[in-house]
Amino acid sequence: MSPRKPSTKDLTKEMIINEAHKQFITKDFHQVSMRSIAKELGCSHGAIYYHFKNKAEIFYAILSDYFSELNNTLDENMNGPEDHNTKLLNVFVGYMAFGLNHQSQYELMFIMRDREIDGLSQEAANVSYEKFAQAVQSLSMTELLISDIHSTFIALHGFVTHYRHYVKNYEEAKEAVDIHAKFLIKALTHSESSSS
Amino acid sequence: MSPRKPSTKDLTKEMIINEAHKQFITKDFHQVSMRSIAKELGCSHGAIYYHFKNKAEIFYAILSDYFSELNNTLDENMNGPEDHNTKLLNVFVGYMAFGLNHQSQYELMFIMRDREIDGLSQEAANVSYEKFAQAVQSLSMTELLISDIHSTFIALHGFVTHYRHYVKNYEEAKEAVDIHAKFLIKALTHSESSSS
DNA sequence: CTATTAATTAACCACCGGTCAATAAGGAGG
DNA sequence: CCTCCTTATTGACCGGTGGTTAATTAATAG
Repeated sequence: MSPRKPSTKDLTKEMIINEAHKQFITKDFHQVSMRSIAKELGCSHGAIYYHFKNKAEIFYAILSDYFSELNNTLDENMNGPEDHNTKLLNVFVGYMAFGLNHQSQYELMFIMRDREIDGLSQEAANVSYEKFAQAVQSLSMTELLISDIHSTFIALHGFVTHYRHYVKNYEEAKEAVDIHAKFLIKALTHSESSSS
Repeated sequence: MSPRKPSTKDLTKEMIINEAHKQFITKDFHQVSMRSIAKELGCSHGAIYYHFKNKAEIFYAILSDYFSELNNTLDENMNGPEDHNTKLLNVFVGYMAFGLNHQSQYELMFIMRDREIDGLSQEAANVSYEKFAQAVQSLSMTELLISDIHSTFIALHGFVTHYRHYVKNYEEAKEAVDIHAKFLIKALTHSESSSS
């Protein structure tokens, strides 16, 4: 029933994902090719197709870990001992820091609209947004408009998509991140004064 | 000195740009290939390289028109008869409408970080931002923080990069655009209450 | 008519994602 | 030991991409 156990582990899914992940940190999606992965792994690129049905499947496996990381970061900020306002700031800063520290990944998670990878990450992105929206509302003193929370998220997303052109990681944009986060908190705080 | 005048106009820069532009409206940068342009033009793809040194040069020629259009839209909104607040709203809405109505182009102008096209559009993007920032300041009742204007621009940019996944043009996101614009105006208006 | 020059072609390069028949390798059962 | 069967792997192949360039065509100026 089971001839040839995978004891020798010639080539495993894990190895492929690890190599793809390694390259994905410094290169973007299109720059990491099946051939470059195979070359580094010392196998033919055809072999990879035995373990994964296509390139998108490899990258989605990687992305799901990053979605988890993003969600975990949010949870950690929420479970901290700080007061609500500080937490809110941390949530905003945390989101932008994540995007700037994992630029290639963020691109695939939220920016790229390649029909290949899409649909897969679409759902995960929605889940992450829902967590974000709930967190923001629970940290706010007053009842917020859903649209204001949404606008805030969009503003954070905009920061990441903009600054990725100019900085390599969060550290390099630290001050700007802080300023943007405080701008958004200010906007949300004065949100109550909206009509109807 | 000038044998073979381009009287017969076998293949002109204009024809190439027009065809590339035509395809660029419905397809994105990577989907429009030198071969697809040549095919539609009835020539070999090599012929195009006589008129343009590479693909990026063609697309930059197209993009510069769109940068002009974006700048003109801003000017028109500024020169209108409305009051300052309405103008400010129009500037915000105008920016988002431009991005949503020219998604392929906006992607190349502000989102993509392909080393090919970049650098070229970088400068034009900066110029457009400067115009935007000055417009916003001049329409504001009070002295705004540069950082607040920047945050506002980033939030507009975020809106476009987000909604392009869900919507084909401005019309389909009209309400959301309006809501986002008003959120940002509210944020800017209450800006004065910031410390230091 | 010839020299010059603009324009074009088509073959080439090095990549890409993806497919697939052939093959190697390792037990399981006789 | 030697089949048989399954898994895993190879490498050639397909059609596609952007880009380059030697050779060629065609038109015009002298």
